Amino acid sequence: MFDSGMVELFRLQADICKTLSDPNRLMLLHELREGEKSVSQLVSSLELPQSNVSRHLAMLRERSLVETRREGTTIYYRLADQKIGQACDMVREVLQGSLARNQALVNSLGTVKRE
Amino acid sequence: MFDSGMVELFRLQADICKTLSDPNRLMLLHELREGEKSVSQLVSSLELPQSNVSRHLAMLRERSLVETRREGTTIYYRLADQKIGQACDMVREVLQGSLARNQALVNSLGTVKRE
DNA sequence: GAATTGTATTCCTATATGCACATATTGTTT
DNA sequence: AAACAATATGTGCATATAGGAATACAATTC
Repeated sequence: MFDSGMVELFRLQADICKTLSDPNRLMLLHELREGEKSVSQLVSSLELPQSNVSRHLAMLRERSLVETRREGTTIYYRLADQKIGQACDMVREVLQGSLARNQALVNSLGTVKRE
Repeated sequence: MFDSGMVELFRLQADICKTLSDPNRLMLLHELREGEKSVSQLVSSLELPQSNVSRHLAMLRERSLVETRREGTTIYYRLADQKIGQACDMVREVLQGSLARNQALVNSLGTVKRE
């Protein structure tokens, strides 16, 4: 049902999702939606060790989700594509739906208990 | 810069992305966009061991991305939310942009070689 | 060219993930 | 209740991932 080309596409799509599947990377992307920022700016925003931030940025770079610009010793990161923010927003909406359904479940359990 | 509530939200968002970060699960969701399907239908579409498919479906269930309906012994799965498909589409678009940028990079490298 | 600043990488460890195989559970049929 | 069909779960293994600490690299300044 899925030829090998399709499977390869899904593999790449999964790879993008995997890159988005870490809270710290999502926070980095969130910060970058406001505009380009240097590594040290991101370090102080996220309050994480610099090596940690740098590695996450490297992953985002390797997947071409962010691009860089050097100015002296400091390196500025920016989103490579507006759509990345939109994709994150869509995932947020999925999350809201998911949470709402879970909440509904919790409520119905509560109702049962009271009976 | 990020209070603990924000961090928790990003954690949950990352969790949704993680759920989407496996090619087999993406294929399952792709199939389900056409409408509800039984586990055995999905097994033959994906050509994977049944236990494997079942496990992936369980992950999708736990995150409230899919819902089920039982009819006799067979269980039908469906997307819990239209937005899930849209989120996948957005990720696809991000992927296309990413691939395009990589392709441009490859081309420019090729150009350099010929010089 | 040594010191300094900003950034990237390496090494190590703990934890998580996907898979195959076998087995368990649930519902149906006779 | 036994046999069967559809689905789910347990186990063990191989691999992947994130994190901290230390170190390396690059560009600037003195």
